[in-house]
Amino acid sequence: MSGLRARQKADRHRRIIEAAAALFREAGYEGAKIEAIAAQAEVSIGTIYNYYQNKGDILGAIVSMEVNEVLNAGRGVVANPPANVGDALDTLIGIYVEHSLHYLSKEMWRQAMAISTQLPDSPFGQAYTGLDRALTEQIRALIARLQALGLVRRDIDGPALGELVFNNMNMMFIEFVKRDEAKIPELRAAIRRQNRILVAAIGV
Amino acid sequence: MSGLRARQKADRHRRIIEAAAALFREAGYEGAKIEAIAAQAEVSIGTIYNYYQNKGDILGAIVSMEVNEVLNAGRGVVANPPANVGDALDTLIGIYVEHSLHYLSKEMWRQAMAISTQLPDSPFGQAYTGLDRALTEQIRALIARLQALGLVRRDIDGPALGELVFNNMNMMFIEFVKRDEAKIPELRAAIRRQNRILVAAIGV
DNA sequence: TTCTAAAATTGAGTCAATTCTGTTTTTATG
DNA sequence: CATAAAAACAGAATTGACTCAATTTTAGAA
Repeated sequence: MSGLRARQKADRHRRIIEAAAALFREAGYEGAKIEAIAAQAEVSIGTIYNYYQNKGDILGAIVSMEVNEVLNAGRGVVANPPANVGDALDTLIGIYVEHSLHYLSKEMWRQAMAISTQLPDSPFGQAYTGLDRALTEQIRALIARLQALGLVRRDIDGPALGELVFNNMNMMFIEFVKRDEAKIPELRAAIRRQNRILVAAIGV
Repeated sequence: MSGLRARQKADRHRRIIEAAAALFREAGYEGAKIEAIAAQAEVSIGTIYNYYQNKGDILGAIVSMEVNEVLNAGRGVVANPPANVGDALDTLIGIYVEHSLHYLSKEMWRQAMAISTQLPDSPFGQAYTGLDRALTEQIRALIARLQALGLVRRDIDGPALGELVFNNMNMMFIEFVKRDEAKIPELRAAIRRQNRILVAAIGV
């Protein structure tokens, strides 16, 4: 009762994702034809659509893995933040940003973001919203931690601040992936400059 | 020498936009087939593609009109802002948000935003980035005005603050259009709550 | 008015995502 | 170990955005 069907299913999922990831990387999202992904994964076109509702969902599965890694890496910072509000935010955001292009190219990010706003109710659209929320929650957790440590004023509206910080960072990241020539250090510097206003306001 | 060719051109542009706007409204963006737009505008498919590079650019032309109206409406607030930082921001943002669904449905906004991140170098992608920048500049202008009026501390980094306010608002707006059931008053209240943190920090 | 080059229009054809329907494989049951 | 129902698979057919070569229209010179 080991479930032959379940095993085959997991295997096919993996093969499809691996084939798609390789082809997205080589040929870009648009350039990676479903037919080619199917061939490389050794399944038929129909099977791909049995596993994923549409091409975007395949990319979605890859993006989710990436963001979950980022969330994991962020936990360390929340547990043990630098003893300075500006550095704490910068460190967490640094992890997000630096990790972001590990597996995903800017083009893949653009596609993923586009799909998530175009089809917010598709499986990936909902997953993406969930990931954004998780990132927001992590920033909120960091702020709560800093408040507990006495580094941020207790009367600050932590949840709203967390959302503000996330929204600004996310928008900056969107603009960043839209411009191929934009560089990570400049992105980080720009976000730091914006956060400086907040840091000055909320520090004890 | 009134330019027959130029007149016909303008007329066809108008007919295409009107047909598209009507069909987008009736059938949604995806539901509005190019063939149907062409038929309603009484031109051929090829002609549409002579005027616009792709379907997204047609939507882009409509979005641009809408945002330009919003920018115009915003000028009054910048010229004559309420004598209170929180109200000033809220009034300007209120204009943006309240106008936003006049001509464009949430679905159209979703498509427009998706296209602008998917194809940042297409005519519409670049135009959309320009519109975002114009909105950012208007918020910056308001902040500069408030600084000149002595309502905002002079030592505040105005440009960075303007970008922060815009980015947060824009991200909130994106989430707003992604959820059909989200309501404008709640959106405005959430943004006000976030801005309250800033207002407290920057007021004289 | 007539003619020619440039500009614009046309719609049949191409391409790739997605759907659909018949077939095969797996599972569970007697 | 048959066997029927359920699940998964395959790939041909459909669909709709976009292209392109042929045709038509316009501008303006002779």
